[in-house]
Amino acid sequence: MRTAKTRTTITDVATEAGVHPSTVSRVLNDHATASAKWGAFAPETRQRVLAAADRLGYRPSAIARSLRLQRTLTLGMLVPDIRNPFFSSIIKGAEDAALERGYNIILCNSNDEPQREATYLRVLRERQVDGLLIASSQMADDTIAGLREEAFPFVLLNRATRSTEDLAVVVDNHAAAVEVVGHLAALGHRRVGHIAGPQNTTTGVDRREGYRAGVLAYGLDDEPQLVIEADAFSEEAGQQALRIMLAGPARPTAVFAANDLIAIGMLQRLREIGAHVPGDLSIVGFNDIPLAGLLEPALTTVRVPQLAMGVAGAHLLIDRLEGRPIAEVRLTMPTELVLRASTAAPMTD
Amino acid sequence: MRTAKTRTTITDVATEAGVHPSTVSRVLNDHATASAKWGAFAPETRQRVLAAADRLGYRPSAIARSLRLQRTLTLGMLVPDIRNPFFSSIIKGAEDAALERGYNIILCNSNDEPQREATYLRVLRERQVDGLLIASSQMADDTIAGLREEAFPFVLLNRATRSTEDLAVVVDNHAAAVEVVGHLAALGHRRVGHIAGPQNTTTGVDRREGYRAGVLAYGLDDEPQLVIEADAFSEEAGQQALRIMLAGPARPTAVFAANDLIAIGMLQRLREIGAHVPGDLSIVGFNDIPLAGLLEPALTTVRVPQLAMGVAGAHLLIDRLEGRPIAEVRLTMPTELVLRASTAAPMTD
DNA sequence: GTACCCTGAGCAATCGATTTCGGACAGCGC
DNA sequence: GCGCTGTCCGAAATCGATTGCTCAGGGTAC
Repeated sequence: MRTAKTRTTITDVATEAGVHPSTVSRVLNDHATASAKWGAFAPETRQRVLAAADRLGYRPSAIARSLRLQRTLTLGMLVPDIRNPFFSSIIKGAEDAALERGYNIILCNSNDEPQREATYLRVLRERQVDGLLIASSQMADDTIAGLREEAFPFVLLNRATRSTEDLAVVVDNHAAAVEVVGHLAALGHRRVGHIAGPQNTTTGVDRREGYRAGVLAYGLDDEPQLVIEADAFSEEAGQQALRIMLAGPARPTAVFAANDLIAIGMLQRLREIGAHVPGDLSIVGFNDIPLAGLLEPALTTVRVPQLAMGVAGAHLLIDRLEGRPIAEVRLTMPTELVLRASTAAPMTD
Repeated sequence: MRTAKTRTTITDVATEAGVHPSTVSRVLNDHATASAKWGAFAPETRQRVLAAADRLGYRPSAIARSLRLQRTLTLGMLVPDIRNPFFSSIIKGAEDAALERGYNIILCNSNDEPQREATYLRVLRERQVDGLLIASSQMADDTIAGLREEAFPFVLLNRATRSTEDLAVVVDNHAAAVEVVGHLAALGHRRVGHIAGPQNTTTGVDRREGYRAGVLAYGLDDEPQLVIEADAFSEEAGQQALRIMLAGPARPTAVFAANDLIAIGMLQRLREIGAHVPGDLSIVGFNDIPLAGLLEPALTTVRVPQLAMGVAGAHLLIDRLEGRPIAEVRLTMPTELVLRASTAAPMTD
């Protein structure tokens, strides 16, 4: 019967309890009386309302509340590729933190297509999400500038912009890349290559610049052909880039890949052509995605605290939304070079 | 100035165009006039409204619309673990299909915790998502029965219930498991073990039963100790289960793992103890997650069309929501045994 | 020339919850 | 007994869009 057509509303509860809807709202939200500073409700009324709500199985409508309060307790999250384990982990971290603070996440997979990103941005704003978590590395800077100008709350994950007022959670890509090169140099490598990430991403650029700084700092061979730019942060792009590098005159004894997926693509390609890692070529990745240690050989890589980045990003955004003080606008998470089996001293020929 | 405090509403547009809000609504939704069956609007009015909307940068409020229409164009998606690449792929497929049809997805990671599942279920219904995509294999059957009784639309992904009226997208786990055992039998194995998935999941049960059916069908050794139940569909659980199996008297020459993560955990463990795959032990997984072919050795496994399952699930649910005819209540997707390097004939000792 | 029809568009109710304002009534002091 | 303070709760506006009903006016048919 009550399972009829329409949901049970606050008015139904009010009728059932014999009070006014506004009273129900106040009781359920544990509000003080309007006039009193902090007067509790008449216990008897309170009980009646609670009992009625319970009896009717009342569930408030988040939509109606959102309309009235002009906030949805929803965050939009833009990622380039949910299948990349790196982003899966960030999402999980963000989702955990959001749930804990009462927010939900609408997931948006942009596939790095600007068109699709634009669509999502429009949809998310029509839905009035309270804020945005942006892990999409390719998103144009002026799109972000647009958000900033409108004062639409957002946090950047694993990327940053020139603007130092933007909230962001990042790692020091430059320093980590230098450290990678230092490790390879210490092993005795002098010809260290780099499969760079797309140079329209900040991570791609920062890591390449870090690589270059390392090469100069350690006095390694510094030749343009030692750097190849991959089309994407993916296995296929890694395979393809390595193919190009090996076809050229570079002849590196070690290669620093801009991320783990690129490194995995390289491993794959090297296996195909019968080359041995690290014997013929040492390989270093970036991110330390969950399976990096399970590969053969286990991948030496830079560990990025993925879950923690997601958690920190969500908290940062929600702090902003709720007007809490924000200690640091740009959070830099620590990285750590994880030495595994894909790097070794170069063979002396 | 118009960037003021409140968003621009349909009333603003109406004022700007010198018409009534209802007219704006009708024009923007391309509605026919109320009385006419299909009369177009006065072109001039139409233009005025469109121009005004454009000039003001009007964006409709999805919330207000949802409240009025009692539909949110939002789907809730429950997955046990977004970091499992299997689910990442399903999510991506679902998300793609949903976007295409105008829906968004609220992602919910249950971690297989019933508590958390319950919380999500409550929140999602308060938010009045139009329907649910449930890929959470552990969700209790009576929770699902509850949804069914309330006629809350949902689709099960990669699991099913006894009820044949529930919408579901599945694979034939039983048949695939038989095929796996057949493959191993054909290679000459007679002692084939099984690391079963949790037996409170339908996939775990179906695969175990299929394994048993295969063992009987091919006349292989049929001993209880050849089957160990893993605590979860995870690497850790796989490691742990294998440890138990190897400590016992089972001595299999091949093991069928209930999914790829379990198989990966086994590979990891075997590497630790210096055993060779497939020389010492052949291993077969299930799902064919993206990295399965990149492991060393590349994993023989059952390919489940993950993206396609997500896509099909979303379409099925939306068809239901929009009242379209549904051809098959339970969609069974095809599987394929992918032979790679982790299986070979047993060594003759 | 009148009655009727049809088209284009306004009016107002509605979706469900929140919140400001203010009213009713009880208790207390003088 | 009157007025004052204070407690508890009701009335009504509001958030923004949709839609059934209604109405005005022009055209048409007889």
